[in-house]
Amino acid sequence: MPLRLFNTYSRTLEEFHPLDSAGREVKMYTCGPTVYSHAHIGNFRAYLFEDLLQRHLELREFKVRRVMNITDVDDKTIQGSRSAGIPLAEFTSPFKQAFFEDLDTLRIKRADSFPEATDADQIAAMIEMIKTLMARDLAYQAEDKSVYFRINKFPAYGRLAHFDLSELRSTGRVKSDEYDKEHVGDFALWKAWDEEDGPVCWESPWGPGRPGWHIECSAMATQLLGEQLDIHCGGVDNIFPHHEAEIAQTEGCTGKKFVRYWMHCAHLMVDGQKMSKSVGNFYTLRDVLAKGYSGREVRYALMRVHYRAPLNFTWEGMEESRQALGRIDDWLARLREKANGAGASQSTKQGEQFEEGLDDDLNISAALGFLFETIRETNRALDLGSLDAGEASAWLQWWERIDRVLAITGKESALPPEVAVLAEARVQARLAKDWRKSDELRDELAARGWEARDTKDGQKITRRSGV
RNA sequence: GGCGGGGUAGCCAAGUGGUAAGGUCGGGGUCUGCAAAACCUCUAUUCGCGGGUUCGAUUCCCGCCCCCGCCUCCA
Repeated sequence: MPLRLFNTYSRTLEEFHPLDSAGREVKMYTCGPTVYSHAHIGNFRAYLFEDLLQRHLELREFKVRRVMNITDVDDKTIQGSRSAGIPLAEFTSPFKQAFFEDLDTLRIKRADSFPEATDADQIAAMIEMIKTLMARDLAYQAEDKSVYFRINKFPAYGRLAHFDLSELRSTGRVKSDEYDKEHVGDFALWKAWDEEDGPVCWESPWGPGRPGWHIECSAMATQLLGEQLDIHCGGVDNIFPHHEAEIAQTEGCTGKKFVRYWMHCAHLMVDGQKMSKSVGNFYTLRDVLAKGYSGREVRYALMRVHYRAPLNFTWEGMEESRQALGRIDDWLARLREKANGAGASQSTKQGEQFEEGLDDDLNISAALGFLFETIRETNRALDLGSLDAGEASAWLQWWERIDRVLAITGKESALPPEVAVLAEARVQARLAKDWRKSDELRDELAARGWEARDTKDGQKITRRSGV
């Protein structure tokens, strides 16, 4: 079964074939965070979707080269540094660091590079692109000294979003500078310096200022990945104007098709509304961790719903995820015990349905459905004693393969000494048939996050709801 | 108004022109000193509403309703 992905540009499912079919290299660009505060879990939903995509492509033996930008200069970062009374770089630095920590917590693979908007090389690349656009009459400098893209000169503008330019109307959410522009839809390539920018500015052929947000991605993508990308991702809210602008700028410079597959992820919702900083209805990863959930639990919770469907974030959903992961943990523990180091006795071809689910535009629900069916069936066989060590080993091998995509295996943590003491005391209490003491010790263990189970092979101690 | 996404059991969520995966919660059972885990079992005569096509539609077509998003901050 071929790998099929939904392309926003065509609004259809398309078979995926990278430009470099022989080398199997996939060039992937993903819009990253603006580091003016901590990213919220809605942002991470998008990054998790991209991680799932990258990991699945890699499972299918593609070599992914991925770039994610870090926007460290814009209105909000400047405003933040001003109100904090510190230089821009000093203001954004802790948020950059926190972002990378959060990626690790969520087990999101690092991109090959994370270019920053304020890199001198990147600024230079942006200025070069703007020069080209000016030379081609696709851009102009307005009376306010800023440079704008002239969308009327780019007929394809609006094609990605399926917008009719004459229908564009201002929502009034952004400071209106319409009087300086030829068309309301013209967007800034270079923002002329003004007082509010303080010391933040770069020299350019059009005077001091800073780059517009959209040009940043065009410059970084083409510089680091080339003029044509295989996949470009982001949240649906990036479709317009951001990605539309990227197409216009990049293709305006190169004359080549910029992106072959556009992929967008639906929003994370809270109480039926889009999670967003401006509404204030957001949770950062740290907020969720503070409630006692682990990174992999958040990972699972945000990943288990198809990326194109809106996902409502609830604590109930977090609890469901915790339970589901516990089920997987226990299953793996049983398999490991059964396999006991034996070699795999059968091919893992039996598990192909999982990967085929993902081939279908990352249908994670179908894939997980198959996983849980497999868990039930193998558990039943273990109960009946009809699953041998070699088979258990084969299923473990299968798990290792699919977990390259899921990345949700729990870490096996060693028993802390005081827990081991309690556990041993409980074993003794049970030998003495002192049920009362045994139950007390079970409660004590539970209070420390460890669960005691009595099986026919004796007491088992398991970490509950952990990392 | 334009352009999209979604509406399937308490909650989350797959799916197919032929009669509804899976997760979670809850009830019952096996096991257990009691539990836990695991397994078994029950929980949508029904897939937003109304038409149409069809032997048959949740799935195709038409119309409508509701929710969410985008229409120059936004993942």
